Amino acid sequence: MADATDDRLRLLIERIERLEEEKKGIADDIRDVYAEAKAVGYDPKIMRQVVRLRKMEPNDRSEMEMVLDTYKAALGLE
Amino acid sequence: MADATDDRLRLLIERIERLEEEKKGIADDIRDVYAEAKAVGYDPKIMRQVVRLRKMEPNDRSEMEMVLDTYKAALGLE
Amino acid sequence: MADATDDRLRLLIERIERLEEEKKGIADDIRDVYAEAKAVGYDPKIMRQVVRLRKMEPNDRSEMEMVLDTYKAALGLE
Amino acid sequence: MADATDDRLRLLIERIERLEEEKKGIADDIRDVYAEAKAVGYDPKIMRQVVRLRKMEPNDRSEMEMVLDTYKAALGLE
DNA sequence: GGTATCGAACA
DNA sequence: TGTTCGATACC
Repeated sequence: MADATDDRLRLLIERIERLEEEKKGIADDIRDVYAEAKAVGYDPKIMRQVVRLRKMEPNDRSEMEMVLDTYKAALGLE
Repeated sequence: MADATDDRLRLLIERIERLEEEKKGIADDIRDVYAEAKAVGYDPKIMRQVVRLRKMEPNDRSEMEMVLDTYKAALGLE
Repeated sequence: MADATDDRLRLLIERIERLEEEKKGIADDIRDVYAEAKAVGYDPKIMRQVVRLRKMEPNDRSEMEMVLDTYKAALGLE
Repeated sequence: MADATDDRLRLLIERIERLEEEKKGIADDIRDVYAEAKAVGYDPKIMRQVVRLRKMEPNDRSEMEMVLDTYKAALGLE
C-alpha cells in the first residue's frame, strides 16, 4: 500500500524518466545529423572537434592553440 | 570566401549545436530534479540505480538479481 | 633547437607515456581475467557489480542496500 | 560452506582486485607527474592533448590536422 | 565505433 | 561542494 512518501518518490522518478526519454530523442537526432554529414563526405570525428572548439571563448581558444603549438614544437611534433 | 561546400558544413554544424543546446537544457532539468529529491531527503545515487533497474525488462532484472545474489553468497558478501 | 625547457617538458611527457603504457598493460590483464571468467560461465557484468560492492565499507554497503530495497518497494519493483 | 565453484569465482575476483589496485597505483603516479608539471608552469590540460597527439600515427595525425584546418577555415574559426 | 555512465580534476 | 572533463564500459 503506497503511502504519500512512496508517491513523492515515484513522481520524482517519473519526471526523471520522462526527461531522459526527451534527452535520448535529441541524442538520436544529433546522431542522425552526423550520419547525414558522413554520407555527404564529412568526417564526423573531426566535426566533433570543431564543435568543441566553437564552444570555447575565442580568446581561450587562440591562447590554448598557441600553447599547444609551443608544446608540439618542443616535442618535435610536426 | 565561403563557397557552397562551406555553407553545407556550417549548416550541419549549426544544427548540431542547436540540438546540443537543447540536450544540455534537458540534462540540466534532470540535475535539478535530483537536487530537489536530495533536498527532501532522497539519495540521488540510489535513485539512479532505481532508474536503471526500471529500464530493464522484469525478467532480465530478476534473472540478474538472482545471479548477483549467488555471486554475493559465494563471496561472503552479506 | 631544443633548449633546457623543451627537455624538461619532454622528460615529463615521456614519464607519463611510460606510465600510461604500464597502465594499459594492466587494463589488458584485467580484461583477460574477465574473458577467462566468461569462458567458464560467469557473467562479467555481474562480476563487475560484485567488485564494486566489495570495494565499499561493509556498513556503507548494507546501508545502501537497505535504502535501495526501500525505494524498490515504493516503486513496486519486485 | 564454500564449494569448489565458489572458490573459482573468488579466485577470479581476487585476481581482478589485485590488478585494479596496481592500476590505481599507476594512475596515481600519472596524476603526480601532471601535478609536478603544473607546479613548474606547464598546463596539464594541454599536456594531455599532446600525449593524445603523440599516440597517433604521424600520417594519421597530419591528415587529421589538415582536415581540421579545412573545417575551421570553412567556419571562420580564426 | 558511438554513446552513456562513472570517477577524477578543477573552481 | 558542485560542476566539468576525461576515462571506461556497454551496445
